Amino acid sequence: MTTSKKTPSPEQTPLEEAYPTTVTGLVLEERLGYALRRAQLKVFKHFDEAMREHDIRPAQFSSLVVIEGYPGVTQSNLAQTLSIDPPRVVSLINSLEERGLALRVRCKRDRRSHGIFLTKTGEALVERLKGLAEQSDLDATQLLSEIERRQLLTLLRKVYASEEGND
Amino acid sequence: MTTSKKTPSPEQTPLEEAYPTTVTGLVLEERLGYALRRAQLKVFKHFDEAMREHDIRPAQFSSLVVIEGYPGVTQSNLAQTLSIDPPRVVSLINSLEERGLALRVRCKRDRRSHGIFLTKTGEALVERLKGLAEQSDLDATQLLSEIERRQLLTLLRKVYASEEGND
DNA sequence: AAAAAATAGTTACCTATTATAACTATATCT
DNA sequence: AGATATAGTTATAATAGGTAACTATTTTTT
Repeated sequence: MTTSKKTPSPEQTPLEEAYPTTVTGLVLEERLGYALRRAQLKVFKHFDEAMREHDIRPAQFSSLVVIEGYPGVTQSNLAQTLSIDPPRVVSLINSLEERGLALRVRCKRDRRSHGIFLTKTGEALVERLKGLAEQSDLDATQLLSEIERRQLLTLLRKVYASEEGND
Repeated sequence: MTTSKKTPSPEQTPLEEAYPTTVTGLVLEERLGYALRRAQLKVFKHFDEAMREHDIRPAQFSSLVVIEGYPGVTQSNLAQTLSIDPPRVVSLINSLEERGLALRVRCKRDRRSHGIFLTKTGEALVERLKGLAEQSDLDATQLLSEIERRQLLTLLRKVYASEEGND
């Protein structure tokens, strides 16, 4: 507080002996956010690989699955459910519609909103994709026992369950 | 296979009764990648909030912590350790250097590489940030007991431990 | 020792993701 | 009817992240 302005610690040893090329995270490994990000990176990489053949992105997959479970779901429903904002839903559904996987049906009762439905092609594809996704999860978590995998899932859900600050 | 070309399922009920504004993910909730993403979103949101005052991004925090643990670490070390690519490290260290938190010291033995060190300001800040990050993790996982939090961390590490495909 | 190959860091560029603001059309409220 | 709210859309911008090509150095090969 009293001495220097930028305090550049000039007496540092300029790297006499080098560290091994990969060092461990130390304190970092204790950080939940870091662990989550790393784990997600890995799981998503496997997912991408599994979906590459069908050129499906994670958000597209999620949308397809929700639409399958709730035929006629509206775009605002989707936005809420997936915690993404409306403009994102637009381009998402556009991409699905262009590929003939889903379609918008203007709602009779409230002509502002669109119900979204899967086409037959979409239905067939999502069935296939769910299998691939399942397998991709298993691949990505080889080191986990079935019990651990379930534990992990339960804990993760518990983390994001309370979306208090999800404004 | 025999009838239509795009199969737009025209006989669908155009959303007679609407779904509640937020529907549950169903199958989606069973997907590890989805749960990971949602949990990460929440944890990162808390982190952002905690760091806002200091205007520190997750990657900057991670870098600071690693540099603190390994003074004189090189940029390639960092890239390896954090699984990010070299150009990203450049801008990361630039931002830290511009703010007087870290500095590059050209290595005497191999003048191609830079050892990275924290300034006194950087050291002071990272100490403060670690406390904030710790608290932010706790806030983000209120619903978890201390045991569950440790379990979660262990499981996550186990997931990303084997970075076979991290080419 | 000179030439070739490899390495650390940098720069320039390009793409995908995600957020923000403003607009339209319908619907609801008073 | 007029004001207000809502569903969806468009346009736009900020950002993360990733690739390719370049410079400076070091190491390897001959």
